[in-house]
Amino acid sequence: MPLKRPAGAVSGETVYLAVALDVPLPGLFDYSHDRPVAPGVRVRVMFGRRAMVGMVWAVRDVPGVAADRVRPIEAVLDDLPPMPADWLRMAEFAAHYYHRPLGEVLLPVLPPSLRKPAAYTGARSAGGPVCRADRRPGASRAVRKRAALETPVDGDAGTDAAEVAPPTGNPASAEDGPTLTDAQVRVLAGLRDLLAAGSGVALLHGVTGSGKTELYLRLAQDVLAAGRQVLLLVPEINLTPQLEHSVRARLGDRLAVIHSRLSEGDRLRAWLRASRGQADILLGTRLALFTPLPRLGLIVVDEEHDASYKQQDGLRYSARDLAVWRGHDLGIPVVLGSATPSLETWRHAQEGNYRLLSLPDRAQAQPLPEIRLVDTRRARLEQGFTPQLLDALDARLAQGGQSLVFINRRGYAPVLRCASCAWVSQCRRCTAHMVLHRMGSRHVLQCHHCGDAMPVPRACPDCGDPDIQPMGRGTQRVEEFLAERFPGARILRIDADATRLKGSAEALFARAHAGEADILVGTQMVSKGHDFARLGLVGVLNADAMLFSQDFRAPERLFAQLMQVAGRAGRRQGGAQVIVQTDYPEQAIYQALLQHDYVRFAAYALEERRDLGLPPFSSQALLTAQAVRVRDALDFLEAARALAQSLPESAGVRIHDPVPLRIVRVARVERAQLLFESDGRGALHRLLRALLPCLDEAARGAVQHWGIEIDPQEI
DNA sequence: AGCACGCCGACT
DNA sequence: GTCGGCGTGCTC
Repeated sequence: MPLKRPAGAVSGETVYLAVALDVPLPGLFDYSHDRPVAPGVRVRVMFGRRAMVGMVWAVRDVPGVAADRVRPIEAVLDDLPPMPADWLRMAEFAAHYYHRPLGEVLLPVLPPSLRKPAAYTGARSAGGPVCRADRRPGASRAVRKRAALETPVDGDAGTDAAEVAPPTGNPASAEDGPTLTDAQVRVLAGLRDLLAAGSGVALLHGVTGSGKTELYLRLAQDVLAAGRQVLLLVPEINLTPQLEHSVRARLGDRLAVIHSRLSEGDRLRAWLRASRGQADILLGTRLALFTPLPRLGLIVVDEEHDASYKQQDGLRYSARDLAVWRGHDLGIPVVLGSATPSLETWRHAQEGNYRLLSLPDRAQAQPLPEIRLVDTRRARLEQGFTPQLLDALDARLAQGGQSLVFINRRGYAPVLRCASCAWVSQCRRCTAHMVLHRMGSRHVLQCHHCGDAMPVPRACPDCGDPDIQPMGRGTQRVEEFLAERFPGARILRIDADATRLKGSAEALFARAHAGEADILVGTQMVSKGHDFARLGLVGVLNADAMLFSQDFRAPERLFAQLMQVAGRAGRRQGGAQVIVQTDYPEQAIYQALLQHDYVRFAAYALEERRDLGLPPFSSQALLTAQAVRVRDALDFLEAARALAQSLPESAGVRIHDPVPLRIVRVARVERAQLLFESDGRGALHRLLRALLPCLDEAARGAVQHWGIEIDPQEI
């Protein structure tokens, strides 16, 4: 559709627009146009044979390539004002820091309807909606229903004048909410100092139940009262219903929520309300960080240690690290909250780069649960349960309390094995076992890595022996055993399988909260965010599985996970108990857990990291390669290593040996990696800057794919 | 990453 | 005789 140019616009002079496109090619692409277009404006261009949405990055007088290769812009998408300068700066930083082309940052972080060529309505210049999804309330039943709950979208949304709507009405008074404890009052004063100072990072360290959320809300009220916006990041979406409810109740309706499971239309509407300044609070997962917020005054990153802040595909960014960058860039405060901060963050606090604010106790004076380590080497186990844990479950049942059995392994049994030969349920496409799952009354084998599934063989495929046995146990087998062992008890399993259907997670959690279960069986998804009123006992099975992982971060993750799951117990009443079954009770990590002592754990873990020169005492980058045969991936990495060592920039960078991944083959693709490490950030990035452009050449041939991951979280 | 073009096997 | 396999090459 041809665009009407505003009357009086200068035209006729050919200019060249450097456009960022979401393609894995370095650099920008020049297109011609008859007048300059501001950076941050979306355009539709032909790229090869396809139409794409790109974003103007710069205007040039002369094209960077031969003039006969330059094509004209198809259309300037004028449905939105240019992306703001601070947003462009953050994207530029992310592209540079993570060594990816600009277009791979600028476009994927937009709501999907803003990056599809077909979604542009072309109607804004006539005062119409942005895209098809940007309709007024009343346009659809869903929107009408929502309109009853939310502030309606401003009728003038299409005009620039309304882009940065000032706040209307008064946010709830800062005196609302429960009375604060002395510790909360002290910490709130510290947070307000930070706010008054204008910028800086605070680490809010407080155990589960110590009232961090209440302090976020108080601080947000201050920021809102000053006419600024608040960005509140949370790790995962099953946390947000509860938090969304309390934020809405305390801070009012000018709230927008953004996460990846929203429909396209809802996500666009939330994004538009936040970026137009019509929402004062944006609550969301990592991708919400990339929402333009014209009056942003505070960023809060809740559970800052959580691994889901790191994107694991595409641009592998850390939303927590970028949040700190954005806060610094804007000169606004950032609050990181956690009961078990990442060691990176903890070190910043120790060094005084971040202000450390601690809430040592639970807010409502319940004591922390008593933690017991039960030595499984000396116990007679019944289906993986020690007598001590079974007795404790019995006792809780007798009192009418709720218990949680935590086992971080879903399915019925992790592997099936033949009793008379060496056959095991190996996946055809991966170097991993297929996991036995119960589906209703039947069982199936399922690969957790590639998703392949097959029926359970009636007899061993190799030797024909019908005696094939499930080995080990997952949540389903535990659930089955508990149902036999405690016939009167109501048992509820909560894991990724039980919550697969949309909305079923909410339903299951609602039943657990309503006390409709005596024993919950769950994976880590129950350990986050939920506050079960009657939960008095937590039993942890199979914690040791994480203890001896190759990954140097495994102890940190295990400790955080155990602290988190232990924190589920006794949030509303005392006398709670946690039983951790382990073969290694003497391990330092368990000893620190006994005391609920994060500080001790962190001191010990940091000392070890310092001795070994590991993060946060060094910076890392991981070069990954995929090929049909792992040999080819390793050869490529070896070539990359030789190339790197030949560069002068390799000075001060430790380059490890290329190694196959622990699970070398997934879906018939074999993977290997090469670790780069240096004491300072600068040297590492300088080497990568010189090395990466040469690697496409080295990868020609058998390597299917290669990539670089900065600050890898799993090695 | 797409999406072409480009040369060799089993099908209407 | 073509439909189609995915090898390699290009995209401002």
